[in-house]
Amino acid sequence: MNNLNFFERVYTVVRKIPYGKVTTYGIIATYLGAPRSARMVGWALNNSKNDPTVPAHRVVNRKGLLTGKNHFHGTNLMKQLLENEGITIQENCIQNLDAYLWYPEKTK
DNA sequence: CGTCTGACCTCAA
DNA sequence: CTTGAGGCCAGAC
Repeated sequence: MNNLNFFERVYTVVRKIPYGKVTTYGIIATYLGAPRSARMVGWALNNSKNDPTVPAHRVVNRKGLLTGKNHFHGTNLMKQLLENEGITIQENCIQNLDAYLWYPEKTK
């Protein structure tokens, strides 16, 4: 199960995010077994630029704030994508995040 | 080689 | 409840 690197594990989880759903770094980090290493998840997504298959726009921080928006394209594309999926966003903040929150499947 | 920063989170006072 | 500090890994200077 831990044959894959932390980065690959993050990619796998993020790729499994269904349409119209979002997740947070803490959830992913905790799921991977590193609740305090949420930072590394951000680094992984930073590397995810090499992997367009990873919907990083569906990954936000604990507050639902589009922290990575600045790193995406430098524009409101991230917000547009999320809104396109039916997610309500205001001032780069996901509204009703609890309703859109998605947790990874525990494939043991 | 040493230091700081970085898509953050969680615990403690 | 609010504010502060710690922690994790890796890359850049």
